Amino acid sequence: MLDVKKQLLFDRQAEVVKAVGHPLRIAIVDFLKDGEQCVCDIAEHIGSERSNVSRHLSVMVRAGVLTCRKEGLKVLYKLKTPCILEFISCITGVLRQQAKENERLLNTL
Amino acid sequence: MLDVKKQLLFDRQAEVVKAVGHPLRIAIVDFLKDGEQCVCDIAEHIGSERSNVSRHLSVMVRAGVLTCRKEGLKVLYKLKTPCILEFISCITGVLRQQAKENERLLNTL
DNA sequence: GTAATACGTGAGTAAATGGCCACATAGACA
DNA sequence: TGTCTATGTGGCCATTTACTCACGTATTAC
Repeated sequence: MLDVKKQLLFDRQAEVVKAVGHPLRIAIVDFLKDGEQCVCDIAEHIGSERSNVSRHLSVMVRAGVLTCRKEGLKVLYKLKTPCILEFISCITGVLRQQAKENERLLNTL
Repeated sequence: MLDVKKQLLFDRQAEVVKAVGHPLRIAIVDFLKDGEQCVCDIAEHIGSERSNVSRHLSVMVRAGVLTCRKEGLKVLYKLKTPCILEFISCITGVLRQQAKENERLLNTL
């Protein structure tokens, strides 16, 4: 059985993972890879309501994936650690492998 | 605005991420890092219902995170790609950074 | 002071998720 | 044959999540 310490760790890890596990949030992370952006520009780029984007952003800030700073009227968000980008490319690796398998499967038909 | 191709990619990526974004599922991935295991042993190690574990496993298989094979009565699950382990250590990096910040914050009190 | 802009948040709702129970299936074995 | 074990799945319910709308706040400009 899992000990309590490990369970807490898994809980915290899951929080971070969940914070990235949404199409819009991945799109945001992808958009932020080149530098910080304000909410309005993110919302426009993503093509979603500002209020909605704001919520997604606060989820990721709470999880420690993003940070933000105020500058005049705007609030600028950026990736807290480049690690998240590796994270995403890990996922792309999984998808690539799936694609390869599907291709192999098709070739046997 | 995002083009359709990118949106589809983000959708698929989010599916994979979501498949790992749960404390029990991270615990399962962690348990499987040393090799394949059957459902009953996973359930016992995790401390959860077999039916529940079975569902979590199928989610991860569908997402391409795990594979399984039958052997007699048992079904053995294993990690499909070691990439997922890097993925988890990325997350641990995020948590480590958070911990560091909290410590720094405490020191200013 | 007012107006305009950027942002966050409460309320309400619809959908997804997770967990538990009961049952069905499949293989091993006597 | 019947029984036991390991697994998967349908049904149901409680909780969480995501989205939209409306409103409140904060900062800038006039």
